[in-house]
Amino acid sequence: MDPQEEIPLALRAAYLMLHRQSDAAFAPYGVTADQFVLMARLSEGGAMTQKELAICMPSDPSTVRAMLVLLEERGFVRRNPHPTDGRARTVLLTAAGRRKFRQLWKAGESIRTRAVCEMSCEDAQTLVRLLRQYSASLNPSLMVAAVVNEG
Amino acid sequence: MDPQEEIPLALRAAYLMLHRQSDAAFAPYGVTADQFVLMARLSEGGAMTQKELAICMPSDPSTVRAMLVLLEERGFVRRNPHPTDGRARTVLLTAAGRRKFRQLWKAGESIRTRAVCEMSCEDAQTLVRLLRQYSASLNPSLMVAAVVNEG
DNA sequence: TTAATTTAATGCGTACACGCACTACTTAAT
DNA sequence: ATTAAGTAGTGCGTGTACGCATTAAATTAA
Repeated sequence: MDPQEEIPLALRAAYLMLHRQSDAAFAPYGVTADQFVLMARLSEGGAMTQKELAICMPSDPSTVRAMLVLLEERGFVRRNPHPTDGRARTVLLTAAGRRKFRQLWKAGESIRTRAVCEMSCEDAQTLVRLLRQYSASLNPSLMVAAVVNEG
Repeated sequence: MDPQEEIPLALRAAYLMLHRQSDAAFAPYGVTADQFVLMARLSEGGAMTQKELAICMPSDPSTVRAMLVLLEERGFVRRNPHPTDGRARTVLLTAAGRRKFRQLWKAGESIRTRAVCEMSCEDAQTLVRLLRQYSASLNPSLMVAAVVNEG
């Protein structure tokens, strides 16, 4: 049977497994796996607008907003008015948010090493490359080129 | 930087992209990507209990139940009492469900071929293999063996 | 400058994903 | 046979994922 047909289900199974395990690992700290992703992006990228955050997560802007509301209530994140763009708001981690993220990074270590000890560095590189290639091939914003090539 | 550290984010991005595109492809037929997965499992596996369905999706039993309630209301699925086990219910596709699934399979073709034309058969095989390896390494039910080996 | 278009964020509705507590039933132990 | 332990399904609560419509501000066109 076609190996390509199996990609979607294998991808789904792997992601859901990762998500479950991550949620379990972060739960004692009162944070979800996706909140961890958001904080990781803010941690490395510094202050950015909600739109930019949504793009680099990647997630829907309305989803990001819902997450930010929860994180802001708990004091991990702050949303300030954008200095030049009146529509936008700049998001950043508070001191408490940075502190929490350091905790989470250590809590997530077990998952990363657990998955890693079974997989060589080479295989990991290949996996990341193929995942990115797969994402890119599904991205409709890249379809323009394909259509143009056909015409 | 560690290629292994990038796996989770690459996996997340790829899955969400697949999920968005699939939802968009199936939306004209009034069905979600996950409902498609459920119906695909029933289509190839025949009648099974909700528990078995949850395992082979894979999803949480309570999630599967919620999906089944919606699909049953629309007449795509039926839940009968299990012949021997009074706790369980056997789930199967109705004739309308099988008809709908054939439509969906064709509708999903564009996504499968779009992703496939950018990736060789070999790469696809490798991707599936690595995804399964990654899932397995995260699976806590396999950790028992690891712990025993250490002891 | 005014008008049309685009864009960032919000609010609402639906479906998924899961954990947890509970019920009803089955299986195992004594 | 009775009790104990385990299992399938249900119901509830929270968070995520998204689409769509709306508002307000920025950008572009006229």
